[in-house]
Amino acid sequence: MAKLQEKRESGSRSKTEAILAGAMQEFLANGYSGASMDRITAAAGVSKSTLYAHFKDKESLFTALIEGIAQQKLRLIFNLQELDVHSQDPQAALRHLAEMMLLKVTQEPQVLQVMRLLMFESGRFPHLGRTFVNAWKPGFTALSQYLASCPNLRLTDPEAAARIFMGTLVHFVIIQEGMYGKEIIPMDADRIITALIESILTSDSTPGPPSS
Amino acid sequence: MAKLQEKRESGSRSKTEAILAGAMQEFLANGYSGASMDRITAAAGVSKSTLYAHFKDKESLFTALIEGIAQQKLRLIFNLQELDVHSQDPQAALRHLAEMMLLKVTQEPQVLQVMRLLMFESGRFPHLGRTFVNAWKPGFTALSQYLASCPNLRLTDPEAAARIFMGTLVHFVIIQEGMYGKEIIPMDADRIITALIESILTSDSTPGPPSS
DNA sequence: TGCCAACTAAACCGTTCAGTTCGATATTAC
DNA sequence: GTAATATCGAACTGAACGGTTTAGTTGGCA
Repeated sequence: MAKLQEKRESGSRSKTEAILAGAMQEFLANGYSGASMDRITAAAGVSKSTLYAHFKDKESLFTALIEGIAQQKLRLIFNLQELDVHSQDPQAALRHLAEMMLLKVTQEPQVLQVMRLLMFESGRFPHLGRTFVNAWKPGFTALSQYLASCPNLRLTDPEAAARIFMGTLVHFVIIQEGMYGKEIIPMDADRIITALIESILTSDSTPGPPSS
Repeated sequence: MAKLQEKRESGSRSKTEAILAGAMQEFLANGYSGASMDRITAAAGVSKSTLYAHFKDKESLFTALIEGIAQQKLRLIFNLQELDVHSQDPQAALRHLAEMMLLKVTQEPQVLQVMRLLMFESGRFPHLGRTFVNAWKPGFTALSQYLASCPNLRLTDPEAAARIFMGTLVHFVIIQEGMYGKEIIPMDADRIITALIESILTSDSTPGPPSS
C-alpha cells in the first residue's frame, strides 16, 4: 500500500509541480475566491481529473501551494545570507542587506503578490498568517542577533531595531510598488535606506546630551 | 425640479447608506470576488432591485465603497490631529501619535480589514492603490513637516523619517494583529514605539563622535 | 500478450453567481 | 384622483463555479 503510494507519487511528481505552478499563477492573480479550478488546469496543462487525483479540493491545493511558497520565496527574501555577520562595518552590511531585499522584490514581482495574498487571505485562513510569520521569523531572529552582537553598536533593543528595519522596507515596497505610491509620492529607495541605517546605528544606549 | 431631485435623493439616501454598510461588511469579510450581491442585499435589508437602482453593478458598488472608506476610516487613522504640532516635546508628541494610531487599529478591527483589502485588491484595481496612497498622503506630509520644523531636531531627511515612523507601525500592526504574529513572536508595542522614537530623534545631522 | 496505474477530454451534477424583469405596494406632488 | 417615484419580493436567465463521473488512451512492466 505504501509502496503503491510511493510509486504513484514519484511518477506524478512532475504533474504535481505543473499543477502547483498553474495554481500559483492563478491564485496570485485572483486570490482564493477569484481563482478558478478550470483555469488552473488550463494553466498547468493538466486535466481536471488529474488535478483532483493529486489534491483533494481547492482549499487543500491552496494550502499546499502557500506552504511551498512560504518555504521557498519568503525565506529567500527574508533570509540573511546577504548579511555578512563578520563584517566590521555594520553600516555597509545593513545597506547591502536592504538593497538586496528591495532588489529581490522589484526583480521578481511574484514576491509582492505573495505578500499581498498572504496578508489578505490570513483573514479567512489564519494558519496562512502563522505560516508567513514562521517563514519570516528566522531572518528576523538572525538580524536581531546580528544587531545585538555587533561590537560597534550598543542598541538598547536590537529586536525592536530589527522590526523597524524590516517593517520600514516592507512597507516602503508595498506602498511604492504595490500601490503605485511611486507615481504619487515618489521617493528614492536610497534615501529610505540611508535614513534607516542612520537611525538605527545612531540610537545607541549612550546618547549624547539631550537637545533640550 | 431641483426640489424634486433633492427629495428623491434624500428619500433614498438612507437606502444608499444601508447598501454601503452591507457592502462594507461583505467586501471586508470576503474580498471582491468572494462577496455576493445577494448577501449584500440581505445585510443591507434591501431588495436586489433597489441595490441595482442605486449602483450600476458590483464593481461600481465596490469602488464607491472603497472611496468612501478611504476618506473616512483611513484619514482617521493617518490624520495627525493627535500630533500636537505646537508641543515643545517631540518625544511625547510622537509617542502620543503612535499610541493613538495603534489604539485605533486594535479597537476597530475594520481598519485592519480595510488595509488588507486595499493592499490585495490594488493588484486588480490599480486605482484603489492610488486612492489609498492619496488618503494617506496628507498625514504623511503633515508628519514630515512636523519633523522638519521641530526646533529641537535637525533631521537630515524628515520625509524618510516619516516613512520609517509610519512604515514601522503599519508593518507591526499587520504582522502582530493581522497575521497572528503576537502568538509566535510576541512583542510589546511600547518597545517598538520607544525604539522608533529613540531612533528617529537621535539621528540628527550633528551626530556625536562615530563609535569606531 | 495482458495488466495496471496515470492520464486525458468531455459530459455532467447541483449550486451559486451577477444581473434582469415584472407585478404589486406605498408615498408624495400636484 | 392621478401620475410619478421608490421600493419590494420573487421569479428568472445564462454563465460560471467546484467537483464527479465516464469512456477511452498511453506507456511501462511482467
